[in-house]
Order: sequence, then structure tokens, then C-alpha cells
Amino acid sequence: MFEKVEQRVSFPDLEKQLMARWKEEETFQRSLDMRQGQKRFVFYEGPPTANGKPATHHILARAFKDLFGRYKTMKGFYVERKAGWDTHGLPVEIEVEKKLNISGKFEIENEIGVEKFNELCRQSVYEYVEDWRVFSERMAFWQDYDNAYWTLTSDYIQSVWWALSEMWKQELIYKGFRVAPYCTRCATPLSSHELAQGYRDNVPDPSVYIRFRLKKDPSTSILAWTTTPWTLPGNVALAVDNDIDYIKVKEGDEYLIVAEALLTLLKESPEVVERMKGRDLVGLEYEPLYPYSVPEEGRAHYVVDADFVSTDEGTGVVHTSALYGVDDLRLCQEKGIPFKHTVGLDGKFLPYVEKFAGLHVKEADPLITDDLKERGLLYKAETILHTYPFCWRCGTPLIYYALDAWYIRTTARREELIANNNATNWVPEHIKTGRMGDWLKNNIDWQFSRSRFWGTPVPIWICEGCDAQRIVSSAAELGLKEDADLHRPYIDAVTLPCDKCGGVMRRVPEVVDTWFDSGSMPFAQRGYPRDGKELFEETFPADFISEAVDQTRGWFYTLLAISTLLFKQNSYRNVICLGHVVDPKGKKASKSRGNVLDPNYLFDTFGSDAVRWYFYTSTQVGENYRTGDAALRETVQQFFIPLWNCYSFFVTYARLDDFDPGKQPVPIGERHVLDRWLLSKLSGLVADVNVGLDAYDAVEPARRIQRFVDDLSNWYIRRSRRRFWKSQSDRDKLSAYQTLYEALRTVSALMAPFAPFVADAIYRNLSSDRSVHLVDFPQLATAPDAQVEADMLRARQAVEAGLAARDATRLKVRQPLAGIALPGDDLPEDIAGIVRDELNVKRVTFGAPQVELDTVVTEELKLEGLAREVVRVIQDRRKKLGLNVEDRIETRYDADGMLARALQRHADYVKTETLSVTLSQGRDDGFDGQQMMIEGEQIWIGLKRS
RNA sequence: GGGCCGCUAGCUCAACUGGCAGAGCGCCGUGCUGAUAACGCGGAGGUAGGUGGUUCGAGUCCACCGCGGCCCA
Repeated sequence: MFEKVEQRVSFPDLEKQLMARWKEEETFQRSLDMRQGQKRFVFYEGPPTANGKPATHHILARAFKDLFGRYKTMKGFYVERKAGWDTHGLPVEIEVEKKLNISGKFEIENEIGVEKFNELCRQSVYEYVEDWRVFSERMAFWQDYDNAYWTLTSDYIQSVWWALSEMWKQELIYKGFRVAPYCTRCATPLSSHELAQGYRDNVPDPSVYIRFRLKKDPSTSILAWTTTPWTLPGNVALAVDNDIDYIKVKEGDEYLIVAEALLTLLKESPEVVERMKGRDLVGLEYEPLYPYSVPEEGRAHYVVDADFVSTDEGTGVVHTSALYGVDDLRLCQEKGIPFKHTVGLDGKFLPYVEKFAGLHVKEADPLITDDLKERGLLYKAETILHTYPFCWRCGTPLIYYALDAWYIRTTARREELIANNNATNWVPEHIKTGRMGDWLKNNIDWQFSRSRFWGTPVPIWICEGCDAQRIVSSAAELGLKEDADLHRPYIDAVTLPCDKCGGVMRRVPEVVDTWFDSGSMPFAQRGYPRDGKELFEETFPADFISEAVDQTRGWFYTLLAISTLLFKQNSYRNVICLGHVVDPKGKKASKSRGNVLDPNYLFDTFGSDAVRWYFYTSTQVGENYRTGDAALRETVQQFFIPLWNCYSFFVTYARLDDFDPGKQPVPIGERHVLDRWLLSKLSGLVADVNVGLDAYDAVEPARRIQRFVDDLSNWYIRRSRRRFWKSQSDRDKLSAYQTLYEALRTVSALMAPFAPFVADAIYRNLSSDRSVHLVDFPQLATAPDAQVEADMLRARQAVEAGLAARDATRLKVRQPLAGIALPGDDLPEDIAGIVRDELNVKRVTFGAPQVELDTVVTEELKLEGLAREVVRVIQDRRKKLGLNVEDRIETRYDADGMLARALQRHADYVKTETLSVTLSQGRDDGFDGQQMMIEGEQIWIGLKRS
């Protein structure tokens, strides 16, 4: 017997009840145990950082992850769902800085100390772990948190070290420079968001035009422009654009070369003596301004072509100092121009730059300008006002400065990266060749070091004496215990003897980019290769991962890069790349806009199944989700409530009739046409959902389910109602129950991966409390019946046309009519019967050229219509009096004229429809009565429970 | 500044390869109803972001521009 079902349901309450059941019954664990030993479906969890609370956008990716985990489990696979935590990196450090009310490397090192700072970072990543567990449970995201991987454990760190050491063996790791905005006071580079906080407008700076005298003709100079005179001692090249027009002009005894478009910068009206393209200048050598940047070997101080030169400002010639500009460095590396620092980390000129040694670059600016002026190399000096970045913390003007950095030579394996990406199934597909493909095509070497504190230490040791380098791949290699804390500052104290010279080797100060941590998870989560060798091999690569599109350059890339370099293949076969959750106007959610949606509010108001369903159905994968109350309310009203009503309708009547689902099924061929139609639709649904999910499409299967429920509710049940409530328990009624039961049970199983709570609530009650998450996914059962589906479609079209015709004649549907003629071929009698019922006509014929409704209301028809009016009124009274559907009543009426005749003529009909045991004339105070008007005639109707 | 994605009714979204612009919600009218918080029928509501181009024919293909989102610089 089925449990009674409340017609009105609170989905949030229902979900909480099921959460408790699952916990009590250990349903998740059982779903895993059940598939133990079966073929694996490998899923990788992209680790979140637990030092922030879970938000609404976290529901999105998790909804997709959970969907396929559950689906594949129901399909018979063993789907391990190992949770993971990303624990290192700048976001963690920034949170701790905020808490301590400090900021920047300087204060961390000198006021707090690295040891304490890192300890606080470690604590901070555990802060919201419990919130995440609760959140996951609340949205039915099944994950194994007890066996989660943590990127901060010694095991994990050693696996990361191993990965780097393997790349080192392949000679893919090198030390280079990177240019970053740098604060000379704090002695730290700034991240882009720190940089963004420090821009000031209308900052005065020198604007100087410098002569670079050509070696072969010192009376001719190329004119270059800069706002940072301090970079001039480090000049190594001049850059021009191949296609820009340049002119050579005569000024006094001297000649100057500038871009033609910028000739107004010249002091006198120009006398042009020659025109040329940038490419004509390329290769010309010039006299260095200072001897300091002259290389011992290699070629410098000549004109090169570059793609970043413009004629928007300056002279159309860019002075290039390799280490103090992003473009400069890239250009010099491309052209092979040698360079070295002229300025130290303190922002002061190095000793060998004798003229300015010890001066801070900003102090040196005017001195350099004066020096060049004295030497006749300054063409013009002005002051400009522009936007310039300052340290947001201490207000020092920032400089661009090249720092040491460690790189992985991913460019050496670019073709392989592209090939492995091409072998990956991307959903949506355009990411593969679009966003991801472009990124790989323009791949640059991966700078994997960070000058920070809280991260996997870069395991490279360098000899103080002879500069020999060595990479370490395990704690044992350092003479440390397996479980030693490998973080800074402890690791910094570990020195190694140099094999070559016997000197002392010290670790480089950097830590590893946290993206390298998460990209290493396929093997690091197992502690590979020191541990878990077999397990790793069994679970690599992943069948499926899913995150949002911003991970293209993040996790999607680092997984691909690391596994390509180490294992020559991608670490995932299928990836669903999702859009973002935005507000109802399409704007990004942010605290300052105040449009952030609280996930708990959504769970409590609509239920987490509704939120999940919304994400599956509302838009194509890859698009943004315009999420708000209205969208979720619609999801509940359009889908969950109708579904629940179908279910509660079934249970209500099944209980009354004591329906036993174990009874011998009525053969499909012997069932009512509505049953055959519904089962045919159901078999199509089952097929489509399987096909869709197998292709990693969640949207179309979910939308198909939704359309099926609409058909079920608004056609099958609406047309089948009286088959359920009729009093005789015949074969037709049994067919109806068996059909509706089958449909509900199958739909709830199909829905299980999508809406795990509601699906389980329904399935359990229909299946003696067996959880839907422990059963097999529905497979194709009965064959579809194309003929029935086609006929039913025509019937519904006929009904539509007929109702429109009735509406045009203003004849209410409750009034029976003699007949209607419709266009088209005949329909089988059973289906034609549905059309008659729906249109309330005695006869339907087909073959008419257009819809023709017989509008003559004979007295006979009129009486029948009135009887039906009375039935409706009595039903309304029953409902208002709170009677149960199965309650029998006694009915009295007081009327005359047509109404009285109608009631006498159709007494049996009225009694059957309203479950009236008696129907007799005459008022009686013992009855709950009401006087009313029907079709212009007075009537009193009273009823009471019999 | 560059790349990718999107822009269709008031709102949310459909429409395989180019072939008569659709659904749901909301609104108006009307009907139906003892499963329904519903539902049916009818109606109003569209310069398909804009401008050009290709084509017998463009929401769909091409170019440029605008707005939104993400990524990179």
C-alpha cells in the first residue's frame, strides 16, 4: 500500500527528510558498494578553495558533476567521487593578510614572520570545510569527503615535486625573467588586482626625446622617446614598425629620423631629405648612450622591428631596455639580444653603473636627463601628465621590473598539446577549437613559480659556490621524514652538499603556482608514484570533468599540460564547460552591486532540486544563467508542482482502490488507446534520455522529461480521470493504474540523476521504500507505437480546431452539441471517442473541407447540458464542504421548470457523477443548502454526507 | 587592444544542413475543472541589437559597429 501523499508539498521540507533518510541508510555508500568491482567511470573533482563560503555559482558545476556520477552509477559503473581541496595560493594569503590587517611581502616577512603567516594560512583553509560539506549535502551532491585529497599534505607535495622533476629530466624547466609591476619599497611584485587599485591620473613625469647617433653616420640620429629616463642606461635596442613611414629631416648640421606621422614634435619646420619604411631602418647600428649595457658577447644596440610600435605618441621609435618592460623583454628574447640588470631589487642603480650607482631610479631621472643634455644627446625635455600606477599600500610609484622566474617549456610540446586537446570531447564543441584551441595555438611557456609564501615550495636547490642546480623529487632525498612539513620556512633551512664543488646548495625562494597543484591531481591525489600506483593507473585518464568556462586557462589547461608532458595524453576524455551564473539582467553577480544570490535562500525557498533543474533546462550549456526568483518560481510551478500532482493523483486513487502493482499486467495491446499512447511516448522518452546523457547532453534530456510530464498531466490524466474514479474495478481501470504507475516509476527513475530528492520521494513510495539511487537506469522497454502517436497527434489537433470553433459560436463546452465535422481522414473509433468527449459532441465526422459545428441546441441537448451544470455545482459544493473524493452523499434540490425536468431525466447521471446515494426533491434543514441561479432559473441544492 | 560566446515577443528560451518566425510565463477575453499552485481556446505583443554584403530567398552565411559575459594583454 502506498503512503498517503499530501497534495500540497513543501519541496524544501521534503528534501530535508530525504537527506536524513540517506544519511541514516548510508545510501551514497551503498550506491558505491553495489557497483564495487564493476567497470569504473572515472570522475575528477576540480578542487575548490575552502577559505570562502560556497555560493550559488558553485551549485551549477556541482549539479552537472553529480548528474553524471549518478547516471553512470545507475548504468552499472563504479563511480568514485573523491573530494578535493585546493589549499595553497594567493587567495589564501590575501585572506590572511586581511585578517591580520597587513599586506605585502615586506610586512609578512618582517612583522609577522613566514612561519606564523603560513600557519595561519594552513588554519584558514579548514575554516569553511564544514560549510562546504553541509552545502554539498543540501544540494544532493554526493562526494566522498572522508577520503578527500588535500594539496597541502606532504604526500601531495611530493607528487608535485616528482612531476616537476620528471619535466626537469626532459629539460623542460628553465630559469628566466618575467616583467611585473614592482614596488621598490616593499620589494615585491604586485598582482594585477593590486595593480588595478593603485592607478592615479594626471601624474607628472619627464618626457624626453633622445638622439641615438648612427654608428656609420654620427651626424644622423634616430629620435626615441621615453617617460622613464632611468631605463636609458639599460637601453639595448630601438624598435620600429616595418610598415610605418619614417622621414629623415635636416636640422642645422644634424639629421633626425622620426615617424612621418609624428613630425610635429620637431622644433623647426622640417626639411625632409629622405623617406623610408621602418623595414629600411632595421639592422642599423647606433652608439650606446652608456657603456654599461654593452654586452660582452652577442649583438645589441641596433634597430629591430616589433609589432607593438605605434604612432600614437612619441617618435614612432621605441627605446628598448630589456628588463623594464613587458614588450621589451619579449622582443629581446625573440631577437636574441643580450641584457643584464642595471638596477637592483631596491630600485637603486647597481655599482657597475658608475655614474648613477646607489641612486634610486626616480632620483636619477633628472640627473640622467641633465647628463644627456650636456652630451648633446637630449633633443627635447618636457613634462607630461598621465595615468601611472602606484603601490596601493605605500604610495611608491611602481616600476616595471624583470624578476627571476621559473618556466616550463610548454611551447616545446605545443603540437602535442593541440593534438591531445583535439582528441578530447568538449561540450559545447566550439571551446575545443575556439577558446581552448586559440589559447594553445598562442601558447607561451608556463611560468610556474611565485614569489610568495604559502604554496608547494619549488624543489630546486642551487649551489652558492658554483651555481650548480638540482631538483628534488621526494622528502627522502632531503633526508626528511615522509610526513615532515615541507612548507616554508622549514624547507628553506634545508641545505644540500654540492656534488660538483662540495659547496652549499640552497633552495630557490619561490613556491609553485597553485594551478600546478590542482593540475597534478590525477596522480597527486594518489600520492603517485611513491604510492597508489595501481590505483592511479586504473583511474587515469578521467572519463569526465566539468567546471565553468573560466577554467579554460585554469584547470582545464593545467591538467592538459601536465599530463601531456608526463603521460603524453590528456587527463580527461569528456569535459562539460559551463557558463556563469549572472543576475536576471545578465550582469555579473558582485557584492558591490548587491545582486548576489544566497544559495541557502534558494534552497529554503524553492528547494535544491528546483535550482538544479533550472540549471539543466534553462539554457544551452556554455551560456550564462540569468538567475533570480522569477526563473526559479517558474521552474517549481511549471514542472515540480504538476509532476507532484500527477503523483498525488495516482496515490490518492490507488489507495482507494487498493491497487496492487504486483498484479499480472494487462497486455499492452489490450489496453486503452490512451495507455498505449502514453507508453509509446514513455519508451521514446527513455530512449532519448539515454542517448542524450550518453553524449554528455543534460539539457535536451531534462527538457524531454519536462515535456513528457506536461503530456502526462495535461492530456493523459485529464483524459483518463474518470477511468480512475469510476466505481467498477474492471480491466480498463487496472490498465489505467498499471500504465500510470509504470509512467511515474519510470519518470522518477529517469529523473533521479537530475532531481535526486523529488525523484527518490516518488520512487520510494511506488517501490516499497527502495531508493531510486540504488536501481538501474531505465532502458528501452516497450516498442514505440508510431501509429497511435500519429493518431493522437491528429486527435489533439482536431480538439484544438473544435474548441476554437465552439469558442467562436460562444457555445460553452458544457453544453452538449449534436455533432462536428472536421477536415482530414477518419480516426479509429477509440481515438474519435476522445475527441467527442473533449468537444462534448455526440458525433464526430471527418472529411469536411472545413470545421462545421452543428449549433442547434435541441431540448434534449439543453436538458443534458443543464444536468451537467448541476453536477458541476454539486461538485463545487462537495469541495467547499471539505468532503473527500470518495465520500458518498445525499442530495436534495428544489427547482422547477427546465432544471427540474433535467434533474428528473438525468437523475442517474447526476447521482453517479456526484456519488449521491439519493437525489430527491424538497428542501430540508438537515442539509447544507444553497440557493443559486443556473441558466436564469432559481435552484436550491443541499447535500450531506450519507 | 586581441580572442571566444551571446543578443529572437514585456520576461525566459526554441527553431537539423539558408525555405511561411515559435513555446512557456506575464497581460486581455473566454471556456473548462472533484488531481493540479492548474488547464483549454482566442487575442494583443516582433524592424530577429545596428549597418552593409552574398543569395531567387538570410534569424541562419560574410564584413563592420554596439551591448553583455568570460579569458588574455
